[in-house]
Amino acid sequence: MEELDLNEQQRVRRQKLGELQATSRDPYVRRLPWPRTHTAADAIAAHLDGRLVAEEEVGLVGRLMTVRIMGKASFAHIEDGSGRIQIHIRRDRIGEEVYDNFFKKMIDLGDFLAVRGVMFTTRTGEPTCEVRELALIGKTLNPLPDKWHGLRDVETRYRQRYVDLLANPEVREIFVTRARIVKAIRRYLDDNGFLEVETPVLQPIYGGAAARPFITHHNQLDQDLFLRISFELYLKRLLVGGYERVYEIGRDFRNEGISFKHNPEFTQLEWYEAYTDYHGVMRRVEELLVAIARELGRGMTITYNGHTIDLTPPWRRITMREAILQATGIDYQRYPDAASLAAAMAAARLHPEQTASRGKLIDQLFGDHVEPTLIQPTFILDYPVEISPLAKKKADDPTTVERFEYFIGGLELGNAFTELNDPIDQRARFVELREAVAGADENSHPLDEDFLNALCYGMPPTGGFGTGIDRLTMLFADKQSIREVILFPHLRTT
RNA sequence: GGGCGCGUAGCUCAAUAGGCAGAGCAGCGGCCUUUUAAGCCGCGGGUUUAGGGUUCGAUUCCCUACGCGCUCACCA
Repeated sequence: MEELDLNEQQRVRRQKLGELQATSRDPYVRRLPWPRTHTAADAIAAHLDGRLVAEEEVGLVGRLMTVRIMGKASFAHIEDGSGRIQIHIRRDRIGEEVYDNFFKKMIDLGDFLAVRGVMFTTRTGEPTCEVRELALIGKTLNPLPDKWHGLRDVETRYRQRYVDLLANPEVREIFVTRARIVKAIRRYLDDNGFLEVETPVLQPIYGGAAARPFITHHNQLDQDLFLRISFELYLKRLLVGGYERVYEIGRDFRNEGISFKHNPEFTQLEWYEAYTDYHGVMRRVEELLVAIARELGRGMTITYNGHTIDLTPPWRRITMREAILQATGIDYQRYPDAASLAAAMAAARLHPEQTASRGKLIDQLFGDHVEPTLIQPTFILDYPVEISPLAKKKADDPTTVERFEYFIGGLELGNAFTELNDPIDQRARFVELREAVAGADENSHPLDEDFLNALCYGMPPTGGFGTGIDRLTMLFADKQSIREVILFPHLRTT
């Protein structure tokens, strides 16, 4: 079966495996043959600090990554979770039989080894373990990628991320960065009185965003369920319930196109804070990004996509109206409907999309002419009401809501509102939205009556916020594709 | 879904106006006791993504399929 597809190198390794088993050496041991006293990094540090007494043995484990056999002695590097350490293997130390017939013949790059020996420093100054005893603790049957170039093929890197990770240390580093970002977020919110909660991933009605959902089914209940596209409507229920500050970090699922900044499932942070508005949220967002930068030890300056970005608060705040006016000379407030705005855009040779609504046209102006210029951290304030059904209207302008999105490095990172807590207005907005979607089947997306009922019990004045953890990781890891910051990004099955 | 590009040895990459498919690493055999992309000598390894077409001859040109990348569209 599978054996027929093996290449030469795989066959050689399997033959070695068989020979090891034939000589009753277990290639997949149950226990280490001697204790692991140090990680690679600890052994090097202990040696450099003089913490090891003379002839003190260290026990190390790791994957064999390089070998340089020079006759009767060899140098190699083994790698564990802490890094690499060089080992020196002398035939007169470990014995001719072991050196010639085991180490040289049976051990391959990629195998897991246990060694014990004494630390010394080589002529070139590298801390190295002089091996007194060597054992194979895990055999590897596939050859590793090129030791110098690593694994480059993008498709293989994503499909077989385990190979990418073992061959490319800088890829491992991305996911350390990602974990530290999440840790910094939790610490910031926990320290500021936010309660971490978990709300349903499987929802009978989806809402809180515009995306199309994934649909699944509960067999016993014989009920279709949606994978959530947002946490918003559930978290707001919790404010009705009396929690003042809540947050959730979790997975959202959106059945939309895949791109360098979209994966069908992605990790979202949302928080809701009672008794504040979107200005209060802005200050927190600034503080949060500073906290993340501190956790990563970066200072306030980061590099993204060749740009130097200064995270020092306060960030630029500009309304969408003003930003578009500056970029295009068009003040969309002067054009109260889609037709007049489209005419103004056409007059300015800005190619309006013919069938677009006014909100869409504004979005087009913004996306084409403003968004790409938002390199330094910027809050864009005050969005058209028709594309913001969950945000409170401006007191003096019912066509505009108190909403911001924030942008860094040209990336749209997150979204916030002064939350709409007027249940009558909320119902009206949901209805308007549904009517605006031409040809929509009402039954396919009924109003979330329970959410509206919750608002009728009273939600305090609230500022809410959502941001993509994946995109934040792209920013701080300086990666231009979301697939680089998701361990197992979605690909077509082959 | 549309457009453009890419797919060669285990890995990283070459190659041909259409004319025997190559290198480095890795593997195998040999030499080598302070190397670190170790070095030296020798050897093996390919359905050139898959299927079809044109041709005396296709990795190369054409068509189809599959996958990936970029991009557009979609994405309150």
